[in-house]
Amino acid sequence: MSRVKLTDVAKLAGVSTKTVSNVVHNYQHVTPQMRSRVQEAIDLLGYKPNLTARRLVTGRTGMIALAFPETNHPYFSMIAAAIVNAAEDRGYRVLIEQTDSKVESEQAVLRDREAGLVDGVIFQPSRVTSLQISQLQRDTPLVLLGEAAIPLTVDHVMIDNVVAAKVATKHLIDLGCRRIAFLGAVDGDQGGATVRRLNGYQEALSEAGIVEDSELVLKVAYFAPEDAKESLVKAIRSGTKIDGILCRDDRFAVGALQALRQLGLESPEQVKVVGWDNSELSQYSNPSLTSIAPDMLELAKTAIGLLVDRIEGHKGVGRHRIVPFGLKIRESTAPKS
Amino acid sequence: MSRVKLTDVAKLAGVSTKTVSNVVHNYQHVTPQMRSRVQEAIDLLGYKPNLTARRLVTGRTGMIALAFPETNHPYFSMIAAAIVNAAEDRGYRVLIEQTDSKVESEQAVLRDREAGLVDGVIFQPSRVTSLQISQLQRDTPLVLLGEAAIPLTVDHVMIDNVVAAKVATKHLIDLGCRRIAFLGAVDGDQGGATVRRLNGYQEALSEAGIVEDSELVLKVAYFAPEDAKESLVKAIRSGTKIDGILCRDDRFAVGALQALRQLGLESPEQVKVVGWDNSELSQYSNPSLTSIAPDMLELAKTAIGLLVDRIEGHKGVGRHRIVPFGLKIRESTAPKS
DNA sequence: CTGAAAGCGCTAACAG
DNA sequence: CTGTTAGCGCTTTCAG
Repeated sequence: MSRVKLTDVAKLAGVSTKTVSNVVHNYQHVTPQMRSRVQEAIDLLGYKPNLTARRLVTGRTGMIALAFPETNHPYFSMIAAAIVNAAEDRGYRVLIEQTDSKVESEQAVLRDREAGLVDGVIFQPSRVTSLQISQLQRDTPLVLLGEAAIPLTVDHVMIDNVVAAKVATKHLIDLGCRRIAFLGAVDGDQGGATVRRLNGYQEALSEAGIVEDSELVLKVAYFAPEDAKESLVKAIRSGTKIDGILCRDDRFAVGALQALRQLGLESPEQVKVVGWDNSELSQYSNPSLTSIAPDMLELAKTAIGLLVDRIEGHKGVGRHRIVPFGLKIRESTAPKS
Repeated sequence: MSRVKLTDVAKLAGVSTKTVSNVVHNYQHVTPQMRSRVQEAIDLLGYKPNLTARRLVTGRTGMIALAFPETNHPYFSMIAAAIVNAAEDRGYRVLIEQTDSKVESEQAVLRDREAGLVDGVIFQPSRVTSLQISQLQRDTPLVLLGEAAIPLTVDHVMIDNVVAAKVATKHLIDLGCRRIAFLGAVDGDQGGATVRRLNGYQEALSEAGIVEDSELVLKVAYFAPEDAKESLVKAIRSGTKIDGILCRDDRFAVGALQALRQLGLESPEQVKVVGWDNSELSQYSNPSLTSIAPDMLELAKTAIGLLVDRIEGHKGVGRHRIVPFGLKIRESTAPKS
């Protein structure tokens, strides 16, 4: 906490606080000699403005909160990095909030836990429903990420999961796969992401004239690679034939790779695998993983853009933005070189 | 920004602001009927205290900044998660600051860029030197992480890198390795971490009576897996025999694994590999990686503890804390099961 | 146990 | 172009 304040500088320079404020804020209409005199006093005293006081009067904090399930997750740490950068470009700083996917924490984010702390919130829900979100009235601007809940009334940014899943599935089909598994549906995950990806998967199959087999839609106990691995091992052991796998995310894909290894199956030769998120995990696994790659930069820029609009007073209905994605092809669907 | 303020509540409840403040803060000496009357008004109006105003008068923000090179890095995202949790336990929230390992950004963190914004700063330097840190006088409490710079005057938390490197190296020696490489020394990295790890590696070798071979200390261009891979490939191609590798971090270890694969060498059979950080990368690689596992919980708890001490007024010389680590043994140094 | 009043440090009308 | 002054919303002595 800086001890020296605006009035101290004003006193030393023999001017009013307004003048000091003017030079601190780089206002144009200040005579050069005045400016340099004041600047001298500032440097001499080592004056630093008290941000809190400034905020109280301006009403702006210059901070936004980023709330998501967990920091230590390949996808979310990618998001965090991108958002922090995008926010910086717009002159904002980022407060990180972990919800641990707990309903109470998510609701705390939604109701204005941050009131007066941040100018706006970017939130990737996981448990809370669209209804709950739209019912809670809040005065801090909010932008939603992901596909778990998409209330029409709130600004929202995501990639088109159905299309992405179709692209990924089609990639497997084009490579000759005919027994493509979806890994996987998580118990109690009513979030929209998995469902959308599953839909895309099914659409791609049906468009290719491949008949669906419900055995190929694997259930997974929870979001850990171990669970995915277990599920896949069980399926294959029980006789389900699989030559391609579309995974819900890279963690599941890594679990799939482990399962294949344990079963003595080669990837990509015997089973081709596609992950999702294009996280470090997919880049550095063995084999490296083909993965759906959301355009994180665009995602972050768009989200921050929408939020800043709102902060600056934009009113109106929820805006919904789709950002592009790519399919990053790696060893798990390509012959080894 | 909440529109309704303390005075509104006071007016509605027909009491003074002090009384409202008392119930908001759960002070003991308030008659139950008073309390419930005020609470009613609060609920009715949907009053939420303005944090900024509170701060201005208390001088405390309830926030700490966590500054480190990059959010999207397996080790730092682990740290972030741990710190966020530890901070929460002590009633603080965390502002994330990315320095991108740039000297200017690091210096900005050091001089009180955050003055009045946060109560304290936890900082993992990478470029800035001990001297620079101790020279800059600052009034916001600071706790340093890592081994890059360790000025005696500042609180500091780390694991004992020399000992950890010795343990890891000894593990390889015990497994029968005699040609153990260190991967690697990064150009222009005057940070202490690598040097300390290298020292521990050398000590372990010498204690085991293994004569050092400078060819085995590999240079790496930068901190990416690709660079580590390239370095290792080159070394082995040029005829250097290697049967074990101690890697500076998990990213390098992943690069090592890629190199071995490219060269047709099996791990752990032909070359055993030890990583560092125990990040997700080591857990899910193939083979999974034995890795030095710093006790992140303890690290975070200790750092937050020291910082909170300072915030609460602790004066005195820099305190230096060593937190424990383990060696998590995985496939890369164990026979496959 | 509760009320009145004095600021926290800064900004921004409004005058001059 | 610069000075005066009234708050931003809250906490907190100090009386009552």
